Amino acid sequence: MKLSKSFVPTLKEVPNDAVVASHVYMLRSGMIRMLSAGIYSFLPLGYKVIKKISQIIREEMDFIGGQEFHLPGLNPREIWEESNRVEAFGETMFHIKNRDYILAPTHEEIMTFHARNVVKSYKELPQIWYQIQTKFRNEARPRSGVIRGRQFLMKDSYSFDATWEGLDKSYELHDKAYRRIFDRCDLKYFIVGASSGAMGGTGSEEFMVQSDAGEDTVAYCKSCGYAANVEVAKSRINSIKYDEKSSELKEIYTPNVKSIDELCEYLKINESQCAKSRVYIHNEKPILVLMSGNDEVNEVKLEKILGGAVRPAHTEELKEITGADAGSIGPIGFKGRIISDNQLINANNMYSGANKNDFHIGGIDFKRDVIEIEYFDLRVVKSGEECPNCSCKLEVFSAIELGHIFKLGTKYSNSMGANFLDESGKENPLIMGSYGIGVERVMACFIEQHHDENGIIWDKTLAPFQIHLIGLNMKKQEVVDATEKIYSDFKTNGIDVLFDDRVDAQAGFKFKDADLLGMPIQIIVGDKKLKENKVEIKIRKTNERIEVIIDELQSKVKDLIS
RNA sequence: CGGGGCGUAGCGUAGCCCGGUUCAUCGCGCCUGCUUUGGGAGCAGGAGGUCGUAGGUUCGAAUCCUACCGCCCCGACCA
Repeated sequence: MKLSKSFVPTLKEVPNDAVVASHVYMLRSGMIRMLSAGIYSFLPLGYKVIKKISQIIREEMDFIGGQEFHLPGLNPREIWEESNRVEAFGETMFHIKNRDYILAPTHEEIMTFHARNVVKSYKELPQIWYQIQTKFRNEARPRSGVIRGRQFLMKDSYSFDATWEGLDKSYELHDKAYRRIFDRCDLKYFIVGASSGAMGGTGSEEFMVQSDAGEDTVAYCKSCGYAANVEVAKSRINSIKYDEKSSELKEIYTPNVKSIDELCEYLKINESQCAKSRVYIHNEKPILVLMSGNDEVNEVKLEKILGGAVRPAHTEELKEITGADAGSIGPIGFKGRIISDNQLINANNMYSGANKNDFHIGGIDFKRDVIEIEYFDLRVVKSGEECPNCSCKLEVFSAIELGHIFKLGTKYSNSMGANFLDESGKENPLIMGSYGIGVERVMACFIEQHHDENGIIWDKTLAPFQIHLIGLNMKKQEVVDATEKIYSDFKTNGIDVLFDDRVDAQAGFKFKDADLLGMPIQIIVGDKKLKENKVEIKIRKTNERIEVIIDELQSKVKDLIS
């Protein structure tokens, strides 16, 4: 493809709206443009990458016996009423105003619709059906470019089995296919599994990529692969040790001391000697939650324990409930349920608020002084703590969800009446699985992981072109002749080349564009080297430069990209 | 949906606090001509704007006020 005739609008400056690297480079390299918040157009260069990713997905899906569909994005609302998901999706679902249609946010219902009354015998099972289609979700806050959009491309597949063992097998096949897909795309990913509780339920794995642009926070152990959403992650941590002697309770005057840090500073004590108090409201009743030092309360864990929604008490409520403002609240004299993090089991000689402004209490012995206390794991796991499985250090970071495989069971087949006849002639609901991959996310994550300060660094698998051919001074006939010859030779050899044949662009300008676009191999043709019958190869990734005799160029490049 | 920020040419911006002959600035990009061609060229000339939209205050509004729209960030939400 000749750059002089192509629509590749590169940008020299960083657009105002872009923050994360993948978004910046996708815009700057002329691969995407925004139409509206969370809605992007793919320009020719970007679409080439999407097609490459789709092709890899297609190959691996076909390999496990998947059959590709193409389903409508526009769906009658009544099908979605069958599974009660119009209500479940709520505001996230787009509704068409002048006809009773919705824009599909996923396709469980439609696949189930096609399966019911058609797939009727166990002899026809299992089936794996997939598609690569645009999904629509009315996201409250689209963000990070293509990573969270209101319209996005998803590979979604659905398995139908006659038995639960069959579902396990279909799930297993997807697990392997997903690993191959992401490996082929050269992504560094990890898997958050149901074993670590992220999704609950019987079987589900999320394929995640570490990224500051991510929306989930996960705890990950490099050594054993333990990975869990921080909402449920556990860590091994020693509880506070019990001193041999418990001292007496004593009230201490602590003017203007609010935070744990201030308390430690004022009393010259250690964080681990403090019990932090947070008041939550659950079922309209106050609950005091005690944490060690500066540990954060994990509200998801708390809700699981209490069995329902919680919210932190408002400032005004605190005074009413405890008689003190935040910063002076504590277990001694608190009227209501008191629960504490496991860290504080039977701790003694602790300091906490006195439920009286400007006072704290020291010498608290949880066993002696806080009789009806209950202990649970309530902490938010922190980086550097020990992995619950193997005792190595956990890392906590944000991550992007690339793919998700999920054992659905009979949720949709039951509600929509998709049944088959088993060997004994008995009618049973189809046992289903659903499996998704965010196609644009694969692209964005690749860029997040493969770029430098100059631009993208494509790998040959996903690169829109293998070669970026640069004619330095296209006003010199010898450069034109040489580059045109090289260009057509590559085309003859079936190698995809982007040819920067622009006449008026300066050398530096072309170099910068080439680094920005990031094709794996640059071939630089200038009149000086041409006199020696040579051109230069630059490897984008390593910055390595190789001089080659023109006659050897084709075979040299073949070696490099094989 | 809450909090914060922003909206001036294709992109990035100055001016806004303190309204008025600096009032529409500058850089990049674009067009024409000449020169230049190994890391984002030089000179000369040129095109491009309802200052997000609508009201209001005022003799006078990019500037002050109100509402709305759009975008970004944080949070809430996220089968």
